[in-house]
Amino acid sequence: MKADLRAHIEKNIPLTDEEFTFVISHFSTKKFKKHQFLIQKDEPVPYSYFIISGLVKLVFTDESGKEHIVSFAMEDWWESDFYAYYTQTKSTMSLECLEDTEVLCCTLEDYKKLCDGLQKMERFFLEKATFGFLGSQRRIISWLTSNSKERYEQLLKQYPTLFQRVSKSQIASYLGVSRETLSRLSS
Amino acid sequence: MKADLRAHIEKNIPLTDEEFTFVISHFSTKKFKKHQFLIQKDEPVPYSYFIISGLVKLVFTDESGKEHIVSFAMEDWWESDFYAYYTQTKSTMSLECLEDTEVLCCTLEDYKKLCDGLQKMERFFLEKATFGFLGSQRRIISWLTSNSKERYEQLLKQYPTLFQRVSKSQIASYLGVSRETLSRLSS
DNA sequence: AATAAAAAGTGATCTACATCACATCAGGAA
DNA sequence: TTCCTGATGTGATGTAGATCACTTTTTATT
Repeated sequence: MKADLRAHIEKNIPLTDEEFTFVISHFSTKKFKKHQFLIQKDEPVPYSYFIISGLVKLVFTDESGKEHIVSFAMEDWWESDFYAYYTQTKSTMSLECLEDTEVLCCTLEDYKKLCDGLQKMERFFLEKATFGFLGSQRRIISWLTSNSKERYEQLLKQYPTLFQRVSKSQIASYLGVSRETLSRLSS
Repeated sequence: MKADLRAHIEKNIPLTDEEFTFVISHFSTKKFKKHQFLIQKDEPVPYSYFIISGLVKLVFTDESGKEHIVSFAMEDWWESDFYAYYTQTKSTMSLECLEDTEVLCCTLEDYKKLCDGLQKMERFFLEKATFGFLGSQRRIISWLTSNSKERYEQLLKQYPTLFQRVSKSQIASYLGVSRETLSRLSS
């Protein structure tokens, strides 16, 4: 379980045992059941999360109360309301488990200590942030260039396993399409 | 002009003269006229660009030949086809001047040397990447939650000066709306 | 100043998708 | 088993926004 984080980091950057001991000392472990919240809207965001197992959704709720799924995150992903986390403000979104989920938690203070104490980790986070940005940009391009059916097919191709783990309503919410339209698309 | 870069970095992280001399040695200067291309689709992407003055658009052209503006970038911004840049592959987009533009250019090799040679710069790029990601996420949320008119008003509020510098067709392309619809919205 | 070219506005029509309403089906709890 | 809740499918209808066609205005170019 802590080994998962090591394997994850070492996909990019090799670490010595000593370095990894330093890294892991900045994380705590938490477990959540399906339907529990890691982050609640309007509450502070004490942690960013590395997901060891399970699946969560980051949700923005608009004024009318409608939920919009900003992202899903599963094993081997990082998630949080990063804006609220970095700026230490209250969350504008919620982060909720769609499955029982185990995470490693990192406070902003520990995040900074990690970056200061081990340049490799700063490099690692830079790569994560860069490719996170590129993933979002890709999604924007998908919006600009494609209709609902095409976006659905792109998502299916990119994350086929997601479709066995979340309901179609959730997929619809992520794609920005009504669940009825999605139902008609996939038939 | 090189001082612009220093001021830009020092908004986040102070530098000594010596450090800045090191930083600036990794950049070259280029000037482009309106309508010239910094990056052409299907060509390699040798540089990322820091914009000293002027305005550029990052454009994705779909199969039907329709142009979609992925982003605008003006003074004090960084821009490139970052995916192609980091992976050293051919560009899928083009980067074109909407005004006469002056930039500082950084190769991937120099970018890496900068990060290796001065931890402050790695920190700086990490902050840029993080807030770039957050900006994209914000735009996705805007798509998920708002109609054309609302997205138009949000953009107007966020970047009022942009509207004096680019045509409404360009704004429409960025918002993912037809120029006719945009014209009707703003009246 | 004359001409060309790009930008912007506007009507008419079409269509992708939302919304509403209801039926069906599967899984969990008493 | 029975009841309940959430997920899914599907028809009928409404609407935001696309597309097409044309005009007017603004901006460049000679």
